[in-house]
Amino acid sequence: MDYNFSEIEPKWQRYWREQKTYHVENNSDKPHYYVLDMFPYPSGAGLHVGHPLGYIASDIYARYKRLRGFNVLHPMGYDAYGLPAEQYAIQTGQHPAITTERNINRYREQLDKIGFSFDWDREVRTCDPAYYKWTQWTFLQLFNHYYDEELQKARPVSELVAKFEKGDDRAPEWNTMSERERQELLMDYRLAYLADIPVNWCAELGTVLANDEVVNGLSVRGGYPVERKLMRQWSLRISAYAQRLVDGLEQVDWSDSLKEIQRNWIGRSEGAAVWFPLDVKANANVLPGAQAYMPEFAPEPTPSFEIFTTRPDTIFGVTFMVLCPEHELIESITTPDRKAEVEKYVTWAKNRSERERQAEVKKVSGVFTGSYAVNPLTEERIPIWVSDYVLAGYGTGAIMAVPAHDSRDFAFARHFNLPIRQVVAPEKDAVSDPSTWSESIDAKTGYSVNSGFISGMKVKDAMKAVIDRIEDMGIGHRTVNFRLRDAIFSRQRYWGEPFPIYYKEGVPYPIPEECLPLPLPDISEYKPTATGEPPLGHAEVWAWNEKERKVVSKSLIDNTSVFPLELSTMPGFAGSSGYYLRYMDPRNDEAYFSQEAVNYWQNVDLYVGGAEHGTGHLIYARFWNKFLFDIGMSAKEEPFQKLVNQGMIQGRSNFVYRSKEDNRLFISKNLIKDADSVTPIHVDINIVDNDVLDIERFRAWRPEFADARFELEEGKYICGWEIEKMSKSMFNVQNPDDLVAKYGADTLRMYEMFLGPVEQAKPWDTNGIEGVFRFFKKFWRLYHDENNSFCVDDAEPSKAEMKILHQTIKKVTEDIERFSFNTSVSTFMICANELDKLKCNKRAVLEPLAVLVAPFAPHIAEELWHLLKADGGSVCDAQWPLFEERYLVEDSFTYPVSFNGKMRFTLDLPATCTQEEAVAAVKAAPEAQKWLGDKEPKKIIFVPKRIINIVC
RNA sequence: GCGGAUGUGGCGUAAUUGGUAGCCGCGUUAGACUUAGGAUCUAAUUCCUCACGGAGUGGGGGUUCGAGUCCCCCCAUCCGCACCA
Repeated sequence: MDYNFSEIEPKWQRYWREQKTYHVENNSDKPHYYVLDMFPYPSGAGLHVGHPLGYIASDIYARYKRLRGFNVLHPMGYDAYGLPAEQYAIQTGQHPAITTERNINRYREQLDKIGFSFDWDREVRTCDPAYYKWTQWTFLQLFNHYYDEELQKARPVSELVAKFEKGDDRAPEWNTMSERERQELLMDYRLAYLADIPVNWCAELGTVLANDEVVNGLSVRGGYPVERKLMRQWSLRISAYAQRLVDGLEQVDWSDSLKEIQRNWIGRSEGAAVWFPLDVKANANVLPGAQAYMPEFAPEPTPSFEIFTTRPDTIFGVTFMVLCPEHELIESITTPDRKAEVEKYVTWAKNRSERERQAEVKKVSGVFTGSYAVNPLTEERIPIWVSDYVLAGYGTGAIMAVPAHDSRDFAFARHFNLPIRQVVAPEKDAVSDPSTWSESIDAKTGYSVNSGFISGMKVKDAMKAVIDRIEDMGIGHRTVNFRLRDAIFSRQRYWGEPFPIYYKEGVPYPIPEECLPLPLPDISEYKPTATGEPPLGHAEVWAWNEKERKVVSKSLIDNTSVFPLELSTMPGFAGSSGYYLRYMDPRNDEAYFSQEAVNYWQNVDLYVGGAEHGTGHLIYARFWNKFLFDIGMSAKEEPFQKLVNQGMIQGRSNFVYRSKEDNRLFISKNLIKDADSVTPIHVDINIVDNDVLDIERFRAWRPEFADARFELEEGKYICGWEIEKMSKSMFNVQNPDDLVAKYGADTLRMYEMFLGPVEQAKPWDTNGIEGVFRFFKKFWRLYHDENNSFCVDDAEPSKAEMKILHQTIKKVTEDIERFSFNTSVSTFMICANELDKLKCNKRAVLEPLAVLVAPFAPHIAEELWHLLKADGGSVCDAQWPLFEERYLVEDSFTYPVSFNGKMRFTLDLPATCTQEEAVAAVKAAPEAQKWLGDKEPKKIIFVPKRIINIVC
């Protein structure tokens, strides 16, 4: 073979390693550019062809930027803590560190074969103590800071304490409080805090999970059921940053869909908080319990409770109130005759699993408390119900129900036969009888009706008028609510970062920063302890000696100088939330990263990764970065300036069809008469080529197929195919190593790009890879003669040759700039085809061409570059060729000539041709007679260098 | 239900500002060279039609000399969220 990739590729990979070609310094006269990939979790299965898609795209961009004179930071590392390694440890007893290390080595081997330009000197691993020292450090900073609502930024807790000492409404009794009471109060402010909160408990995994780790009541990892449970857990007060997380989206260059996913997840909604007084006379006996709900500005103290609504304009349509089953008021307001029923409902509702609740969303359930509230604007008595369609975690866990204009309230009212009153109409007089409605009118448009002083107003104006009124009355105010919850930060697992926290009488205290990292201890068993403690409960040496400032044996715990350490570990997103900053200065032992480094690199210019991280990692990382920004660490408020989501690569499965009558007989796809007469069976895509089954390998594949017989079409067995997820069980996993071995890394890289736009999801189909491979053989031949000897000509290239080169420069440059790599590949193919036709082997064309192709196919480019310039150094440091317009200028243009908008023929005309000349030429053209005849054109459209259109 | 995206040959796709729809590649067909080829090269390949010609970018309407591209309505598929008041 002429183009010998298997010789070229290892050679240059070695050269790059030895020359440290991809090593990057933190200072340079060149402009800086930071290209980052989402680092992988090193799974035992290794890489499949879907993983490198984004890495290849970012590598092309990084290499391109470098060729354009940028100092490019392009690092890679591993998100090495995580559940699979630990699950494997539970099964085998193998330490997760060992399997993780093994998987990392395998990943590295696979990545190296593809020829990425990563600076491996900057590699980070989240499970490395030198790295997680800074994860723990950041946690301590979060613990020691609170969110100052006035300044809208994080400030040290010590400042808050100083305020409390001076006297503050938030802690009027601070100076008389005990240490324990003070610590408990501060927990309400710390950005990392310990609290009894309802968590997502997954019994199978033996741990709690964050909201983004649970989908439809099942864990994302493993798909195990998740229940709600009240537990004392560490959380991050990410909700404090909700507004800034929404606002920041305006400044970044991300896809609209991803921004929208984030906005939905944060779920900002504007509305009003309104206090509804209880009907005291009817409930005189419940007064004490309701005192806590007294409004601050009420004209006279009235027991009340607070609700949140986004539709204050519908307040005249309230016909009942609903409390969530967890609401504290329920106990005190339930009338004796309703007590048994309410208690039964509340118990039932609280014990339902998340999965049950979510599965039965459409089922209406609830119970009347027997008590009433008073509508503050109409002074009507309104019954108070309890139902689990009101959620404890959102707003105040209580709502005013307006069944005419809220579909959930509507369903509830219909089910329990409660009144429905229309207060909004699309037109002022379009009022109808709600009992005839099949659904509520939820739209925030139209006019208020039957609504006292706001009747006749547009919905928008009515909202404002009602809020103004309730603010005047002192019974409520304008407010904003967020759906985003605080992130649960404890995991009852082993393979994660230990918390640098110890406990004195149940009160958490931080380990001094200077003592970090607090290393993860070895344990004998990876399961929870017999008493139900997390796995770290098995660790023998796991207590903190406060005086000696070191970890000591648990047996020494005396709760005077030696204290127990926290047994939970941090979740996966702890280590991945700030890794991009650590790459800037990865070996720094004094700081997370130096100010010098962060001020040089600023933030990530281009981040490439999957859209599945939209509600998890990308929210956490933005929060993490904003916090570090507040405390003066990170240089920019947003971590990732531009973000590109690579589409998921799906698998393309192949099927054979087994006859139901004879289970040794397999029928070729197009011979099947009745689809029901055969059973489709997944077949390994590695024994199928272009949907043709390799019969011998099929027989050898599994014992039960050894004596298989076939009904063939034209001597071949044709398989069926379907697009499915790429997975082992479907036998459709394509391993990149196999393709690198068969075609080389350059072909794999180029083919992955050729598949289609990077952002688009697409099935993996090896059928086209031959075309790319042929291109490289052709490309190689441009630089070589029939005997495969390197052969370029120093002669002046022709005009046509220069035109092809510059067309290619222009197109490829523009394509890379807009991340359209698939079109660049076809441009290279066109270029090679044309130069081949012209038998062009001019140095002045081929040299720039080698540079152009280098970001895509670095190995062949490096080989050709060294053949072209014996002492030219690496092609990575060449100069990107510049496009010159003059090579594209032509004297003539081939005009498409249209009649009534339909293209009929083309006409070569001088580039400088005027409309008159063009029309004359068209009329003179013999083809025109057919379309024009004797008629005179009614109108002529002449667009220079575009088109001639004759209307007749 | 709400939000986002996408619909173009047998297949992956291209057409950047409204200007020759189908570039490039796969596959297929025919041919050349070959002992042979799953190597290489040449040609053809949207559909209907012998042809002339006609139709054609999910469907329907509109704007325009001209629409894959702009506007309105509808359909399908995929993704995200989902009792968030």
